[in-house]
Amino acid sequence: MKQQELSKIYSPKDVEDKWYEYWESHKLFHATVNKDKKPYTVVIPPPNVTGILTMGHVLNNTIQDVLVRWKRMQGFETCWIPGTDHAGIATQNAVEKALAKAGTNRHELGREKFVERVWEWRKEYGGTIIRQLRKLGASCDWDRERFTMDEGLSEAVKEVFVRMFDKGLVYRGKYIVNWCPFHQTALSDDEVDYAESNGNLYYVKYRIEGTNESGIVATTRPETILGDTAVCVNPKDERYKHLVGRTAILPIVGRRLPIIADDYIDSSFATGMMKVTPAHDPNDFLLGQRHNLQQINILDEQGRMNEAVPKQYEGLDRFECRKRLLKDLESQGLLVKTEPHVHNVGKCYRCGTVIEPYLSDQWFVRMKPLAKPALRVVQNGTIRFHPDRHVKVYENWMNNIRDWCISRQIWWGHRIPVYYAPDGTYAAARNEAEARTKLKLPDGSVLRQDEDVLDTWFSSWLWPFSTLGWPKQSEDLQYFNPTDALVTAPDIIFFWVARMIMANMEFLKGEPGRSGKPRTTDEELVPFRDVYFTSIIRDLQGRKMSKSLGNSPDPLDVIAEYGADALRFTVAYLAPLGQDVLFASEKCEIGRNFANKIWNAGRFLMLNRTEICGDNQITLDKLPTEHLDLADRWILSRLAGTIKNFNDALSEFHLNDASKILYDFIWHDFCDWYVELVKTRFYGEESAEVKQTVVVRALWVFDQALRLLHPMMPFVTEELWQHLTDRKGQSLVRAPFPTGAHLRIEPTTEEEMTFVQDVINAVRNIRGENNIAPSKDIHLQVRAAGEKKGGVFKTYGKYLNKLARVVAVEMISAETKPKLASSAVVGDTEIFVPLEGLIDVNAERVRLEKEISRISALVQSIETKLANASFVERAPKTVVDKEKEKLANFISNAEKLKKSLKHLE
RNA sequence: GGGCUCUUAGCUCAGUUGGUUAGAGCGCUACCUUGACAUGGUAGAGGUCAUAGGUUCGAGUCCUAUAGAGCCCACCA
Repeated sequence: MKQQELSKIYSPKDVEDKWYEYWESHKLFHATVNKDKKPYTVVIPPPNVTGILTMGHVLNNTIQDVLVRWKRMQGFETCWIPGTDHAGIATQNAVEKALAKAGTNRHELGREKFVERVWEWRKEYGGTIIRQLRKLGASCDWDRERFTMDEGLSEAVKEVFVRMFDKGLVYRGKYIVNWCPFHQTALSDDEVDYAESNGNLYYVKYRIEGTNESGIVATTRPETILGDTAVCVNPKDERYKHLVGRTAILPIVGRRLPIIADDYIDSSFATGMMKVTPAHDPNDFLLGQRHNLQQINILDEQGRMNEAVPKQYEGLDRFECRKRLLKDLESQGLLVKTEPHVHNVGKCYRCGTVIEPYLSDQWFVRMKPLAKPALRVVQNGTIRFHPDRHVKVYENWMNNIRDWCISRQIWWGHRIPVYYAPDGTYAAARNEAEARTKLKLPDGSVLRQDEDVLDTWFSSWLWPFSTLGWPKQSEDLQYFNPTDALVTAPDIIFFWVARMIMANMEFLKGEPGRSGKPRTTDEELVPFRDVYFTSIIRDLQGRKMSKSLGNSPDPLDVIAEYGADALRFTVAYLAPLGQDVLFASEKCEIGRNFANKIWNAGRFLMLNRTEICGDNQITLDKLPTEHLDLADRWILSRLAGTIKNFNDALSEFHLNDASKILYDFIWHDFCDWYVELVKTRFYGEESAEVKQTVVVRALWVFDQALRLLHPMMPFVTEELWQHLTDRKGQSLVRAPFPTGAHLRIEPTTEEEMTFVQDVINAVRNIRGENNIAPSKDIHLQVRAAGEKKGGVFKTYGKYLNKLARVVAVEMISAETKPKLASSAVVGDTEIFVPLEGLIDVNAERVRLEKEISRISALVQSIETKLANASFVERAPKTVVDKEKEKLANFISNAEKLKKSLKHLE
């Protein structure tokens, strides 16, 4: 308990880094298997290794840290595993950009060198975000930091791929994928951005063989005509029934196209006749499969027309070809009309190039078998979503799940562990030797590994167990998995959350669980129990935070200006479960001011501690229960309620409620009332012994408040907590969280205190409304309804003195006429502030009239209600009784006020 | 096109299963530097809870429709 001057204004800069270093160097965040304790595990949603901290991360990681610190203080063996994602395309892009600047490119370097370069890049620039998380105060177990390209995680990826391949859950197939001609890779559906675009709908005439008729089809992408292999109509369409089974002739090319019928066709769209291009449109592809149509690929990997098209178009860029083809169609009179058409065009989320549906060889995961159990555990509540409305979205997706295209034509990532023999046969294997065995090839024979790498999510979906050492068996894996809470953004519910559920359930089947026995039940197999979907952070105009809009404050700047605690608290305070948050850095004033308030409350208590106790050591181990007065009993009751409400709110993941509960308790109950009332004793006539008890008790309550607040505001609470008394090397990080075990919520105490507060408020109101200077002493006349109420004024007159500057209280009987006064009614007690030149009689009359009319309106509304026979009959008796009681009170109060008004004359 | 969410004070938002006089922060007005804090204190003004119906003794809360804002999924030639 070193005595030092604390500055009037809390300065986060001076304490935050200091404490973070202390916590980290003392390994306070480190978790180890401890069978005597219950584990509480959280895996971080691994941010892109290229990433820097955004407000989204701040929200996400603040929530995780609040939960983790709370559980840690509650005595759980708490493990928060941090790490980063190798982010295939994003990272490769970053490095390619750097190469371009240096005047070279990856093709010049070659694959091996390029990948080396990426590793170098990662060493130098990657993981910034991980360092930034420390600034925020995140209590991750840094000894467990992982990267999705780590050796261990790569093992997991290979193991999973090989197992799935051998089980038939991974297959290779031709498929329509979203192809980015710029990156020359397939993109998952989620990597394509769709935007409305003004295009044209072109109507083209196809001659029908053996008739004089022709059909007209409409298309937005005329160049795909060159890949048409059928024409399709709806079987119910009377206009075209006679054509089904005949043959159309493809313009320009002259290919013979069967005319087929399928329900997929919407007769009301355009002409109701559609051209079918199985190799270049996903729907046509499916149609093609149903009708056994030929697939003709007309593009190369860069989006140019290939050798499958007539010579004059070969080698043209797809858009160039479109122009030429339209011209040619027009000159042959086959372009019937062109009309403007707004449609959605998909673009590469990285480079903005228009994606091309493209037929290519890709690897896929069969999702249906994996989806079944994953759907079940969410429906049966083994995994709970917060807010739970996401369950519906999840169900819908899982019920309509499609196979997952996992191959990517880039170099940075986990290379697909498939090996090809010279004869083209192939097998998935953990290494070449295994591949040779599987392919029955001699040792040392030449193998070719698949060129593609896996989708980034193929490593992310293993995160809850790959980070714990799987496929190796370990105590860590047994103990820390299943994890507890997952905190993530709702937009990755499908590509991450759902897949983690599938992976954990599939690959941990039979692995030893917490009991040591093989896992079989849903409870043992899920990757986590609760999923918290965070809000989306927007700017004050409601726009998404984005780099291009420049509306995203840099969290580090915000921390520098307001402090990490302020940012954390503000974000928690503003983020209701499941709603978007409008944020601007000025909002952090809420948190900054709060931190400052707490700081000064602490300063005040410590000043008095020194004043009262001198240099004597005090201990806060135990609540002193001697010399309790109303304020003491009240604050302890309020503390008990606060602990309960806070724990309840956090258990439900209502961080905004939890933060408000603490804000109200600390600012309003503790600072506004308790600290003020405790002054009557610090500065009063009490003995030194009593004062000592009182100050220690106040410090004890404050200590409890700091513990409660620590998960939200770790830095300022630790700093203050250390100052309160000698902690002997202990940190608040692992101090027990308040349980309220020896505290009780006492309704009568709270009622009594509320009465005192109401009286003080009423006097203050009279002061305010009548412009009575705060320095002016007030004499009060009180007409109390009962002796008990009257007693309060005697016992706690000092409260009135301190908080409303009431220097004298005179009790008067019902018969006694009060002096000419400004009056108010509190409950059933009347208080009078004699005028004596203080008060403007007219102003007082207005004030009373206003109050009387307000209460009369209430009286009226209740009378109407009670006059309604069906209300009295059908409403519960308690409700009716309550209304009656209210009515009696209002009437009595109105009477009293009316009397006072009359008295003014 | 399918699904979901939101609309409460000038601004940003709370408001649990329908039942006190609808709350908070910021902003605004007035007063106050009173022995922690002006990043403070005290008081005050400000709301027919988007609109229209309905259920109910009773609706900010439940149902339907409408208007506006937004999100997710699909991506129709």
